[in-house]
Amino acid sequence: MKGALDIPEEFLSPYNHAQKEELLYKTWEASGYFNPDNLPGEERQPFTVIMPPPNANGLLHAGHAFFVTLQDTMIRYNRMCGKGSLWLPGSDHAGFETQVVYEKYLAKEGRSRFDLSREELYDEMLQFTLDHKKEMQGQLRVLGASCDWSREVFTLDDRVKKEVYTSFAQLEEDGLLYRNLRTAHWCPKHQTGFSDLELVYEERMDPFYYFQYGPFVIGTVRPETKFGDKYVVVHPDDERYSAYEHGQTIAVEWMNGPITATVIKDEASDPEKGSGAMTITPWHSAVDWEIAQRHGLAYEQIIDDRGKLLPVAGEFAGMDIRDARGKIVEMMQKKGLLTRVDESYTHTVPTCYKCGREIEPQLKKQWFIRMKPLAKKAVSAIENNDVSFVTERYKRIALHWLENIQDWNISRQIVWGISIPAKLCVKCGHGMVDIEDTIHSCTECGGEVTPDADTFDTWFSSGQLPFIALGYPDGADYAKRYPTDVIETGHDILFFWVLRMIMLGLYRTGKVPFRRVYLHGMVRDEKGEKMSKSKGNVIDPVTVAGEYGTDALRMAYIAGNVPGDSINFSTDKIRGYKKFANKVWNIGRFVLSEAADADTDNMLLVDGDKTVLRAWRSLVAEITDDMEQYRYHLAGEKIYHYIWHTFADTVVEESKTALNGDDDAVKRSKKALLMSVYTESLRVLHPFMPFLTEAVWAHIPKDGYKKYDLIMIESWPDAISPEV
RNA sequence: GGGCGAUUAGCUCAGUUGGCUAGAGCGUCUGGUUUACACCCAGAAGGCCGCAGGUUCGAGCCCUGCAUCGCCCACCA
Repeated sequence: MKGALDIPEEFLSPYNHAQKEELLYKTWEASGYFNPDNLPGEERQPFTVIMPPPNANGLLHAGHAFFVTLQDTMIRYNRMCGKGSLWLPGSDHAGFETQVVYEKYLAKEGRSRFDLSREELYDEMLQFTLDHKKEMQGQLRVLGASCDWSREVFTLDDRVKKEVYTSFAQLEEDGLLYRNLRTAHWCPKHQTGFSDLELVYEERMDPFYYFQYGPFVIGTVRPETKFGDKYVVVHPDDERYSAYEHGQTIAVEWMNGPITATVIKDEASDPEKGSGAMTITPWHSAVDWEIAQRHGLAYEQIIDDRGKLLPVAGEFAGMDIRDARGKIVEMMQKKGLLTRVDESYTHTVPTCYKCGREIEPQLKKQWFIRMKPLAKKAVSAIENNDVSFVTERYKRIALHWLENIQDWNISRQIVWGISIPAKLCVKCGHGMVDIEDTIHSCTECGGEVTPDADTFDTWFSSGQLPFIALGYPDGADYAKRYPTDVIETGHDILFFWVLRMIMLGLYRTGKVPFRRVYLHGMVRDEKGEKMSKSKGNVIDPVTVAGEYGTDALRMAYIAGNVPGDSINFSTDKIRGYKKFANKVWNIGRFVLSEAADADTDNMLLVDGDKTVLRAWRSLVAEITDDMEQYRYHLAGEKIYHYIWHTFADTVVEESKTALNGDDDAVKRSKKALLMSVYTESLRVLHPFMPFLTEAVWAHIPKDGYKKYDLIMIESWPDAISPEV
C-alpha cells in the first residue's frame, strides 16, 4: 500500500457485514438517538411514522422486510434533514390469525383447543405471542430498524384496551353500534363470524336444480337449505304469475310432505333468473332475510353452526351439508319433484379466507358498527386531501370502497383477543355495553345476564393504533405528533387497516391519523409467483441478510421498485448490491489513504474539480427532490450509479495522476474534492445502506467533513453544502 | 358483471411534467495482476419500447381500439 496515510487494518480486507452489523446496531441503540427526544440541537420539527405492527405469531417474512426497509429509509432521511424522527414500533396480537396458527401448533403436538379451558388456552397463546414478539423484535434489529423501542406498543396493552373500550362505548352512545339479528358470514370449520373483508369469492360450476313447488317451478344450487322454505317469491310485475296475489296461500307437496306455502310479491325477485320464482331461506341468506324482514315472514334455522342439517331435515338430520346435497336431489327425483337440472351453472361462492371452506350465512346476534356515517367523513377527508395517497390510483380504490361500505361485524367467537365488554341477557338475548361491569340484570326484560364471551375483530383495535400509540387524549406525543406524517404498508390491507384507521381516527379525534398513505406491493419470488410455504419459494429476509448483508437486501428492495407495484425478489439483485457495498468500502480505503489529511477550512478547488463538485451537488438536489416525492426507487439507483460509475470510475481514477504529480495546489484540490464528495455521498447513501455507511464513518477523521461520531445523526448534504 | 395494473435487451426490471443517440443488474463475448477494489477494470454484442391507428416540430411516455397476462371489487335463487 503506497497510501500517504495509515489505514486501519480492517480496510485491507473486503467489507465484512457479518462482523459489523450487530455491533453497529448496538451502538445506535445505545446512543439513544432512535428516540427523537435525545437528538442533538434545538427543538426539531417532528416526523412520525407508526410502524404497522407485525402479527406476533411467527417470524418476519419478505413482506415485513420490505416495509422495514422503506420506512427506515424515510425515518433516517428525515432524521438527517434535521427532523425529530419517530418511528413507533408495535406488534399485533392478531386475534383470529394467531388462534389459527396456534391451533395448528397444538395439532402438531397432538393436542386440541377443546382439551383446554378458555383461560388455559388464552394463557398459552399469550406466552406463545410474547415469545414470538421478542424474536421478531430481534429480527427488526437485524434489518436495521431505527425505531424507538422505548415507545413500543402491543395491541393487548392496557392503554390500548382502555381506548378500544372507550370507542366501543362511545359508538353505542352515538347510535353507531347495534347487536341485532342479522346475517353473519359464518365459517363452519372455524366456528366464528367474519366481516365481509375476510371472505374470498371463488368461482364454481355447480348443477342448478329446478324443483316443482306446487304450481311453481323454483331453481336452486342449494337444495339442502330448502327444507323449511314456505314462501315463494315472484316479482310484482311478472306477468307469468299475475294470477297469484301477494299473501295468497297454496298447498304444496314439498320435501317432507305437504305444506302450506304463501306467495310473496317482492322486487328482489329477478324475472330473468331461473323461472322467475324462488323460495326463500331467511336464516341462511342475506337477501332472503331482507325479504323476510320486509314482509314480516317467519324464519327457521336449517343448518347448525358446524354445517350439519338440523331435525327439520327429517331423515337427513345430522348429515354434513357437503354430503347431503346429492342424496337430497336423489330423494327429490324419487318424489317426482325434480323437473330439470342445468349442469353448467357458474356462480361465485364466498369462502373462508383461511381454510377455503364455504361460508354459511347464519342469522346471529353480533355487534355491528354502522359504517356509513364514519365512511362519509373519511371520503371528505380524502377528497380534501387531508390525507393523500402516494400512489394516486389507490385513492380511487379507497373512495369506491368507502362509498359502498357495509356495516362492520366486530364480534369474533374466539378466545384470543380483547374481550367485548358487554353483558348478554340469557333470556331475551339483548346485548348491553358494560365497560365498568355494573350491569347485573337485563335492561330490557330484567332477565339474568352473562358476560359476552366474544372478542373484538383484531382490526378494531389495530384500526385505532395511531392515536392510542401516541397517548391520546393527553399524551405529549399526541399533542405534538398527531396527525402523523406517513402510514406505509402493503396495499392488501388498505381496507382492513388503512381506511379503518382513517375512519376511527376521525371519529375519535376529529383528525385524520396520517397525512399520507404510501402503499407498497407484494413481494413475489423471482418468477413473479406468490411466496408460500407449500410452494417452498419463501425467502427468509433474515437468512438473506446474514448471507449478503442487510444493506444489500435493503437496496434490492428499494432501487428500481416502483411504489405500489409488486416486486420480484431475486438473489442476483441482492448479490449485486453486496458487491456495491464492497465497492463503497474500497473507495473509502483509497480516499482515506490518499486524502484524509485534506484541508477543509480552506478548500481551494481548481476549476476542473469545481465542475465535478458542482455536478455532484446538482445530483444531490435531484436526489433530495426524489426523496421528498417518495421516489426512493430512483434516488437509490442514482446514488448507486453516481458512486460507482462516476465517482469511482472517473473521479477517483483521474485523481491518481494528480496525486502522483508535483503540483501542490492541484494535489490539495484533489484531496479536498475526494473527501467532500465521498463523505457527502456516504450521507446520501446512509438511509439506504445504514450499516456500511456507519462502518466507514467511524474512520472519517473528525473535522470539517464530519461533525458527529455517528453518521445517522449527521446532516443530509443538501443542508450543508457550501457554495462551490 | 364492474374496475385497476402490466406488456421495454436472453432473464428481472428502471425510464418522474413528451426532448431518448432508450438505460441498470444478472447472463453472454473480447481483453486486462494500471500504486482502493477480481465482490475489480476497459470494451463489445444484444431492443420495429405488445399490435393497429391518432395528436405533435418531436411519442417508450398523451388519445382511441385490440390482444395477452395479473390483481381487486360484486347479495350464493
